[in-house]
Amino acid sequence: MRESAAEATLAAELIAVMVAANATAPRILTVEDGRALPSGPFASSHRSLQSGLRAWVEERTRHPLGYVEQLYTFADRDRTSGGTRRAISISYLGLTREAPAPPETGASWQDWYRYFPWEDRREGEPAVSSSLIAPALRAWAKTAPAPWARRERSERAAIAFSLSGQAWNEEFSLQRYELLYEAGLVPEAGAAASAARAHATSPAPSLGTPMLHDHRRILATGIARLRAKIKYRPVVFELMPPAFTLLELQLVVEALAGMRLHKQNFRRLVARQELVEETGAMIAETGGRPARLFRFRRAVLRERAASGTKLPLLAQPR
Amino acid sequence: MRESAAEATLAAELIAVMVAANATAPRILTVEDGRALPSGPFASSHRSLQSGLRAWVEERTRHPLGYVEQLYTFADRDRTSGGTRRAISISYLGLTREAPAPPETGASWQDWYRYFPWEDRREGEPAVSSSLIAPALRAWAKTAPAPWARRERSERAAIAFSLSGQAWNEEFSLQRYELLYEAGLVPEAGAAASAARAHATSPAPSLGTPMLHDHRRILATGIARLRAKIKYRPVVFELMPPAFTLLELQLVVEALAGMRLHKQNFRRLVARQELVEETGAMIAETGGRPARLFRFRRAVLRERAASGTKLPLLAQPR
DNA sequence: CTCCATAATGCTCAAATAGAGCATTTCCGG
DNA sequence: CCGGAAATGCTCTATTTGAGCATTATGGAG
Repeated sequence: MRESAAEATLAAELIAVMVAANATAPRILTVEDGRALPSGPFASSHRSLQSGLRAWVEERTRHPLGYVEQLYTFADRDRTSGGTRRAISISYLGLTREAPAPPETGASWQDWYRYFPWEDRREGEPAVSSSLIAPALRAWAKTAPAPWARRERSERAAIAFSLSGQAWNEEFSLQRYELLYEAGLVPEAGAAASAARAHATSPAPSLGTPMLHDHRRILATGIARLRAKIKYRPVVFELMPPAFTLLELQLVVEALAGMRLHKQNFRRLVARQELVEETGAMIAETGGRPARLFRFRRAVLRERAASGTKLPLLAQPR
Repeated sequence: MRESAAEATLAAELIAVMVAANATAPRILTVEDGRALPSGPFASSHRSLQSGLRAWVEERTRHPLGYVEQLYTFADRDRTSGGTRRAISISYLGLTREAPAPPETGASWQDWYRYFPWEDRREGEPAVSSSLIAPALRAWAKTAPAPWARRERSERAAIAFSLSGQAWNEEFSLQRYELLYEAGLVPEAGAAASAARAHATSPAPSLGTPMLHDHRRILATGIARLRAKIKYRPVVFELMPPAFTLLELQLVVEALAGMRLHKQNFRRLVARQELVEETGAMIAETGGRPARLFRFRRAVLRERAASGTKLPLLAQPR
């Protein structure tokens, strides 16, 4: 079954979604004045994909990146806008702490909600969502030619954006972006947009800052992955300073998830899982009662190799 | 930050981990007499990676593949054994039902535990694990030069193979294979093996059937992904016939997980999530009381877009 | 024809978790 | 000394798990 025919020859690039976070917002490393994600060629000198990525990100940001995982590989034909050769992009998600980007590199850290304003629900549903997106998607659903397509569109829109009273699911960031793309509501859609908006009366509203190529889609993929991951792996700590208060930790998680959490229950969760230990120090600049400082208990990375099982296991082999 | 230097040119191949299952064992589609996973070049005629994969798998197996998802992209330099050019392999996980493989294609379905005998714990710990693997890994840990390396090795081995009383985690199939590879206990390790076993007195024991290149590693990746996925997405049903009994469903899940499940609790789980509905028919050839036949409720794919939240959400924005 | 092994199904009970909130404590800035 | 803002401690109830017992149906063996 293996083809011995000549294999296609193409270019491969590595592309990084580097995430940092502070109490206010998650931040991502960008280039080109915030319009692109950092990317570089996959050179043959690299031992592996991941080491290739580490090499050039660290070279450019002079900043060790802690946690790195492969995100997704993209290769749709219409990815490159008029490029000569087909390219494969292998994307990675990396977690670090924000350090000033060396200005000569053209790199800068940006609030990720700048690109996805509808993803931030910490203060409730943002205006852009209720006033622009919801009506635009409903209109888009109506313009489908076939009845089943209309139903399919409105159903997808309802699920992704909780249009019919469903609970908001913060992990659907990719589906939401793809829906806006299909509906021609983001400028990246380009040609597709005109077709999708054929029946629309108004021009495309501005939904967040666009990016070059499909970088915003890749970023949405990274957001979805990270939002899912923080729930079952202690990766948030890669984004935290060595010592932090529980409120600081909660604020970072809230920033990533784009949702508010119940303070006492959040603390109980962290405590029960023994994710942190006290440093012994306190910090007073909290605006209220001084808070204890904690550090991540690195040991859990070894101990709790075990993830949460959901299968009703049988204790004894029957 | 974007490099404008010439990008590396390389070949890309698609490689499939096609999984089916019966009540006894999960099965995977292989070529080359069971020694390789089906793979093919990523041709420029393909619209996207996924459509390229679908195209040639369906062409060869004449079999529609239902669920397909991207697995991982491999590109380590020492992947290809002496190949001329560097290759990138983009692997996919696909779920189907087993259909006789057209013999002219050289394809065949194989029990996946043939390649990973230590992964099947349905009848308790298999002999190969306790009698071969455990002692070999302990010995390997001892041969590390530095004390910290010895501790690191034995700790990793203990977690992956539950050597110190930890609960077995079926999702660690990849880590287990990688450990055996590092320890030179699988023939694929090749050159690395001799170094790792420098101090061993006996030759490498035979641990499962080997595969060409790094295909067994890719298969282990697929197993890990599938074992994790069945816990939070209703993907098992892609492997089931149109109608099935609850025991059949359970046996397939057990085959995939390599572990026994508690029957009543498994049924309760399926019932509570409303994953299935009765067909109305019964089947008598069960060896006991006749069983009801069920079918998958496809509607859940839309309804239950919501996955399980673990974050202690706050109902009202404060 | 009865007994039995094998499953399918129904139910129960206790322990562990998750969801919501109330109550106190402690420090800061008037 | 007082009010505001957080940090912390606890409580209470509703679910969800983990383990098992009990009952019901069939086919086959004696």
